[in-house]
Amino acid sequence: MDRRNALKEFRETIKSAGLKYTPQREKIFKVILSTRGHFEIEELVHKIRSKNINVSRATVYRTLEILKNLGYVNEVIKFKNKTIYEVALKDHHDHLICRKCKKIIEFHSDEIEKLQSKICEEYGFKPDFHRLEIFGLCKDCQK
Amino acid sequence: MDRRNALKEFRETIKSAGLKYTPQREKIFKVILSTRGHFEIEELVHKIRSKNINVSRATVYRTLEILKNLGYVNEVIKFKNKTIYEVALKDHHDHLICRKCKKIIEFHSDEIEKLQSKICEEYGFKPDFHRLEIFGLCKDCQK
DNA sequence: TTAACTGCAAACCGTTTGCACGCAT
DNA sequence: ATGCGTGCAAACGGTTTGCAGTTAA
Repeated sequence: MDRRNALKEFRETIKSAGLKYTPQREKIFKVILSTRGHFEIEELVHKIRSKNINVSRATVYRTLEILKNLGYVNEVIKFKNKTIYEVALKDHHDHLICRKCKKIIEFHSDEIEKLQSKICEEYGFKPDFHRLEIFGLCKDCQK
Repeated sequence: MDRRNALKEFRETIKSAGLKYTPQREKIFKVILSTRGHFEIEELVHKIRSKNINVSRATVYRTLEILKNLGYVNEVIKFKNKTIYEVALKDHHDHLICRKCKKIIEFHSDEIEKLQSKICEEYGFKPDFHRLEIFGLCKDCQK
């Protein structure tokens, strides 16, 4: 999906959720769209500030909550008491997290996904999201 | 491993890590041993208080950090900005987390573990811990 | 003896919230 | 017009930390 369509679709979604489409929400969404990979809220706030866009920290927090509920972003992990998010436009994937350099490597395994579905079935559990994090040392940091 | 041996082993481990074996650490460890499943630090503090044992909150935090590093407990998840731990004496397992009733169901899949090892190998990643959380609705909460 | 540990209270810091004003609808 | 959204600043709450006194080794 290209940027223009993503924006349009976002606008529709926001409105059909009974929410208002405000300049702030658009600005935040745009900045997130231009983000590759993972981000923290504070990072987002700075990025927005550096573009001379004025959106308060509180609004960023509130908007991220909405974006999460609408499925535009995922909470990846809480690390050092900070929440790390990711754009949810890409296909689902999981994470290898290096304890030393803090790098987050993405991977995907259909086989694992299938096994998870099987397990949920066994427990009569209806999943809506999952996350698999493997902690350790990445290739570079083992040296 | 029974309680007595666990305690003795804990004492050894603490000492061989160059740390002191203090009454506070022993008390905290005992309370954790008597805990089934998951717990939060605040819960731990209250549990300790109710036994007329005097250990400060700060010491509980500091000790939990040590226990985590020694592998006695795992950080399961940060939920609502609170850290939830679990005793790590049991075999490794993963979690189904119900969004509604907050119940945490444990499961284990050798197949998934194997696939994870395979993936780590592919990336030259050296894992030391992982966690897989599946969020959704448990059997009871789907009604 | 002395370096590690503890308790206390204050500091920290990410996040949430109350309120008055503003603006999308 | 009206009620949702915003900015501000204060409050919150889990966690961390500096320090003076205590204790295991």
